[in-house]
Parts: sequence; C-alpha cells; structure tokens
Amino acid sequence: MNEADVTGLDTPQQVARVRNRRGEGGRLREDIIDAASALLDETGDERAITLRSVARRIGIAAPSIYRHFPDQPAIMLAVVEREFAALADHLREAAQHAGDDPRERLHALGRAYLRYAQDHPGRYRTMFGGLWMPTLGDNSLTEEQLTGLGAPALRILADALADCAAAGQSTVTDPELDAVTLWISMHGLAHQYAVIRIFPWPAESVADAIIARVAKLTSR
Amino acid sequence: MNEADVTGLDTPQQVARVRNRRGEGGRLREDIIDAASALLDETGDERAITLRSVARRIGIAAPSIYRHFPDQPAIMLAVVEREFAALADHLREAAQHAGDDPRERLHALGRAYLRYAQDHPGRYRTMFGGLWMPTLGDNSLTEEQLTGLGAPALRILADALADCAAAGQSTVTDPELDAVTLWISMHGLAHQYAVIRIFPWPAESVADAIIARVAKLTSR
DNA sequence: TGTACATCAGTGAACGCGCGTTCACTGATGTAC
DNA sequence: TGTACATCAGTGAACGCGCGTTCACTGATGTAC
Repeated sequence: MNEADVTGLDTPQQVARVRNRRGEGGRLREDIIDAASALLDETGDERAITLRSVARRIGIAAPSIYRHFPDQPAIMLAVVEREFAALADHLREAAQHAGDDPRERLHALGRAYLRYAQDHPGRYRTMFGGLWMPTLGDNSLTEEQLTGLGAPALRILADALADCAAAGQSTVTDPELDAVTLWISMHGLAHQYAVIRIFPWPAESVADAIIARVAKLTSR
Repeated sequence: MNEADVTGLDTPQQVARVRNRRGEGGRLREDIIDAASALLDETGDERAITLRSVARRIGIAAPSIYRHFPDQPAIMLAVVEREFAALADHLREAAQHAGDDPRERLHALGRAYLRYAQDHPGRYRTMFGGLWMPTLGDNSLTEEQLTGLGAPALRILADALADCAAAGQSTVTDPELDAVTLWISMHGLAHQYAVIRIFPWPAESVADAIIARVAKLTSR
C-alpha cells in the first residue's frame, strides 16, 4: 500500500488491501464470500465466480484462498448457505413488520420473497439453480443438509399459513404440506423474475392470485 | 475409419463418423444439436456443453462446427429453441390422448409437463435457467423471440383452461392470465424436480393441489 | 525492558489443462463441356 | 463417354487465455524468556 492507491487509478477490481492482523485471518473468509456474492449480483452468472476472479476482486493472490477454502466449489457452498440464512432473516423481518392480521402477514411474506429474487436475481438463481451442488457423493454434503438449507424460510411460511387457518382466513387443513405447495408456486414466479428481468405479465396480480388460491384464503 | 473402429475399443465419445455426402452437409447441424442435448441429459450441467465436447461426442474436429454455428452460444440457443418446440409437441400429444373431459385434459397437461422436467432435468434447467441467454444486446435475440419461445406451450395450456371454464369446471374469468399463473406455479414444481432429484414431499399431491387451486377447478 | 523465535497471513512463480477460435489445407464428389 | 474443375464437407496444427492448484517462500507480529 502506497500513496498511489488512493489516487483512484486502481480499478475497482484491484483494491489495495491491508493484511489482517495476527489472529484475525479468519476475516478473509468473510471477504471471500462477500466478493463472490457481489460478483453474483453484478454479473448474474455463477460461472463468473472463479477462484481467480474472487481473488482479484478482493485484491489478494489467488492461492491465499486455500487458507480458507479447500477448493472452488466450497466457496459456492458457503455463498449459498449464507444466502439461505439471509433470505430467512429477510422473511422474518417482513413478517414482523406486517402487523397482526395473518392474511396480511402471508401476503407480506410473498411480497418479501419476490423482492429478494428481484433485488438479487443472480444470488437467487444460484441458490436454486443446482449448479453449485455436489455431483452426488462428490463432496460431503448430505441430503439432509441439502433440503435443510431452506427449512428455516419454509418454517416462517408454514407458521404464517397456520395462523391464517387458525384465524379462519384460510381453509387449508394441512399447513405444513400447503406451505410447501405455496412456496413451490411462489418459487416459480420468483425464479422467472430472476431469469427474465422484463416480466411480460402483471406480476403483482399473478403473485396475489397464487397466494390467495394456493393458500385457499377466504374472500374478505 | 478402419477395422479397429468396430472392435469396441473406441470410447462412446469418439464414434467413427462418415462424412456427409455433398449437399447434405446440413445434417451435421442436427447432429451437433443432438449431441448437445445428449450431453445435457447425461451430465445435467450446461457447462459441459463446449464446442470441443460436442465435437468429441460426434467424432468430428472442433473447427467443423464453425461451418454450422457462428460461435458456441449459438449452439445453446439452437438446443433451447428445439427443446421448447419439443415441449410443446409433448404437451399437445398429452392433451390429445387425454380424452374429452376438460378437467382431465388440464390435469393430463400438468402431469405431462412435470414428466418432461423429470425425464430431461438437464434440458429443463437449461431452457429456464437463463445462463444461455444473451447478455442483453450481446447477440441478436430480441425480447419478442425470448418470450415467444414458450408461447406455443402456453397457448396449449390457455386453451385447456378456457375449455374448463366453458364447461363450468373452472371459475376463472381470464383464462389467458390464469394460464400464465398456472404455468408459473407448475414451473416452480417442475424446476425443483429438475434441480433436486429426490423430492422430499409428496409431489403428486402438490401438483394436483396447484392445478386445482390455481385453475380454480370446481369440486366434482 | 530487550531479544530470539514461532506462528500467522498471505505471496509469486509456475504447472498442466481445456477452452474458443484462426488459418491454410485436403480430398471426395458432382457438374460443365 | 471422358476429363477438368469448382464446390463442398470437414481437418490438423496452432494460438493465446483463464482456469485450479502446487510449491517453496516472505515478512510482519505476537510471545516466551
């Protein structure tokens, strides 16, 4: 690091980086995941996440990554794990801000889910696109871990749906199963959003229709 | 081509190939698309479709592809175009074999759509995954072409839904819009099928619930 | 307080690989005369 | 019927590139004595 670094001559890809202090080396791990997420947001293409592109972005040498990740797929897995947690947080927050009416809360959750896919299409596609996944036994991810990734977010949805049913605003009889059905349906919309940026149909009404019909909401 | 070629010593990747006769060079174009589709089926990973992997598979030299495609993305586009047509054919056939009851026909379409995603997960993910798409202005595909790809399949679904409404089996009032809604919802299920092979929920009932609720089918 | 040293965080050079693409070419085949 | 030739279908060698990964290393910093 020298004076030239603050002149703005460096590309944003090659920011000068201060070496972490002793004992704080673990922070690079977070920086790597941050950089990979940012690359996903910018390029929308998970193929753009290479060991070297991530290293360039942070301003480190490529081999430095091996101090924190065993190989390249491990970075993808870490990104996806963090994003699933972020999605659950995002939904939880939306549910808390939605007020006391269960029906409103469910709609708020649907909107929040869609917003996540719209705001981070690259991340959403990566999370659900499957290309980061193990080639079946290729690495150490178990099936439970795999389906468990989305479990917290699904839990939030199932609770909201159960609240609707309890309040007499929905006629579903199996909120756990119907939460899956609702999530699957919303995923179809969110995924299309994340893939085709210009959605050729009135998306709001599509979302409302899906929620109201799949969740079997009663007419007000 | 010599005797050794029929001894089975060659890998399936390197089949001896007879040069097309004069005037029939266009057949290689079909062979290239065939090979790319087959690679998609086998690997389930569109990153496996490279100029060289396709060429190896057919048994030609890599540069030969340039006689038929301007570049590598053009192959992907051709594959996707053909698959969308195949999907529409598949649905049309299912509708024809479903008999005269509109409700049954709609359910048959839903099952056929799901089956396509199950039988060809790699193709399905590629068609709807968006990674083959132009980087916006990067090549010559227009927005109409893009959204038009799925139009024939959507048409079939919209007609079936309109038939349900006309027969009093569905209370939808806008079959065009609701066909989109239904397709989006089924896409969510089909996409999950194509990504996670072991589906952790009763998929049949999920599909039935989506169709019945989104299509607003009347109870029998 | 000073100093030797172990540890930590990260580097620089190099490797082999498969990729997309280019170029000048080859050899079979149909056609004009 | 024969033959010259244009065309067609496809090739072989080579290029530069970015990739994942390895290896031995460097230099700062905290710690034990």
